Amino acid sequence: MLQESPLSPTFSPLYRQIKRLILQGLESGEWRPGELIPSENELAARFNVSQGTVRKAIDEMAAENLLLRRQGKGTYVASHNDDDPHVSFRFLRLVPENGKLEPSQSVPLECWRAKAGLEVSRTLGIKPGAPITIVRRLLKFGAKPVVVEEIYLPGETFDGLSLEILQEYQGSFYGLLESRFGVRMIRAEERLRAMAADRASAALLGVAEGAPLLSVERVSYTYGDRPVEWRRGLYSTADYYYMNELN
Amino acid sequence: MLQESPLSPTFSPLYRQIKRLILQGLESGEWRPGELIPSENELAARFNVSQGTVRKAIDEMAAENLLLRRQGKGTYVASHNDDDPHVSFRFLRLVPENGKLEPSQSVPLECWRAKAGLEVSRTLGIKPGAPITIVRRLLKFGAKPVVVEEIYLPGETFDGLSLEILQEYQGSFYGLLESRFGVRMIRAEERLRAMAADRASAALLGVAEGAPLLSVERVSYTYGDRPVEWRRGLYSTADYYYMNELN
DNA sequence: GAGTGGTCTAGACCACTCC
DNA sequence: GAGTGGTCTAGACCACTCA
Repeated sequence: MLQESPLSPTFSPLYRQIKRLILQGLESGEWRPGELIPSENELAARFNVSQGTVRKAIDEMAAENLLLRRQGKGTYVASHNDDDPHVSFRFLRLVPENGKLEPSQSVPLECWRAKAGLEVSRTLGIKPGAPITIVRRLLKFGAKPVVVEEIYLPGETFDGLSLEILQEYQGSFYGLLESRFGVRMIRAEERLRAMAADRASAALLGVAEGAPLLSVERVSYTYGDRPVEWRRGLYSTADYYYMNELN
Repeated sequence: MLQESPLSPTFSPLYRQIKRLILQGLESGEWRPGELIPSENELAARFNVSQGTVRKAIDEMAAENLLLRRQGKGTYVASHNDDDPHVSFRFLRLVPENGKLEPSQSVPLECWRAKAGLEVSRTLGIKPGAPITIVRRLLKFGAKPVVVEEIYLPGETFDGLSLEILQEYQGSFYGLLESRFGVRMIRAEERLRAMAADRASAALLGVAEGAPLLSVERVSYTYGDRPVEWRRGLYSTADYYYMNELN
């Protein structure tokens, strides 16, 4: 493996360069979510570095949930589908107030096309007026509606998404985006606020108009820190709360 | 370093045993927050393992914000005091709506002693009726009050805490607990809900009674996963929002 | 220049999976 | 038994800090 001079201003250690190369394999689709990537020895041979250097690159990527190691089997590309089916909502932080874990269910309400306004275009990094797809859905725990959300997606990337597809698909939303459109979400930022329920949301969630709701705005990113989803959810936090771990 | 048989049911790799040993050094106070711990070579010699094994143990602890490595200088015990003074609120996730970062200021309002009720005793792992200390304070950004919170602390651990001390101390609350009482917070869990402002909080925050507020309950843990703080804050999220990163 | 952490290598052996 | 990731070692050299 050739390495730039350590004196170069753009210097980065070998294992980070290897990490970049593996990342390119993920971005280019050479290895797709759920698939096995070559063994550490193979990658070491391919990149002309030692196995330990490949290992360190993969270590970091596994810590970032990009790869998944399984002893004796190999290293897999992380996927929203192969996850534990119970925890298939990897980014959802809702926890029941009374420990009772009711089965969750996503209820798609609407799905339509529109043109990006200024705010959406900025957050998604597309042109104002570019086509977008909007999904409106409800999240239920047992029979209880707990979240109502609107999801904004760049139309080109997710061309063909429809209410039917959403209704048919078994599994998580991100699982669908991944297997059907080849876009994997790897990271997200959420902005939380408290706000009063508007009439429509109140009706859907079964709370009084003006009741305090938790507003959760999320921007999700795929490889290369490219934002590909903006959503805004209103959470009814009477029976479920938003759990967060700080380190 | 002696190592149990790999066949033992309680087997853990060498570097984790080393990690345990270093952790014990932190818990026992052998190395205190902000201090330098022995070099990797010294620790390797002391524990009779190779330097690489010590390195892997420290790697994990640095990733968990227990230790802080500085090339050329050494490895330090992480501290809430040595942190970047701007970011001295390590667990505070509030971000201004309009990018303008106003200087934050903690205003202690009250500090009194009480006996633990059932809920507090459970969360703090102390006996019901055991002495606790309660702090009430306000968090301001610039002139704007944004958070009002009540903090419940086990009285024995933080014996002597008073309003005066709180008012005198320059620096973060956790910095105070650390330098004055030798208790370092390493991790916390937060439970978020939306709720309506009661009259007292509304007055303190300068919002209308019944206005939606973000309720943030936090349990903080010190070494050994021992809970030593329970607090409940009400956040006014008109000009600031709660930011969270998901991975 | 001495001492620290940071990177890279090479090789040995272990634990797990699958055939 | 062959192949995978997981651990451990030993040694070399680099980058940074401080005296």
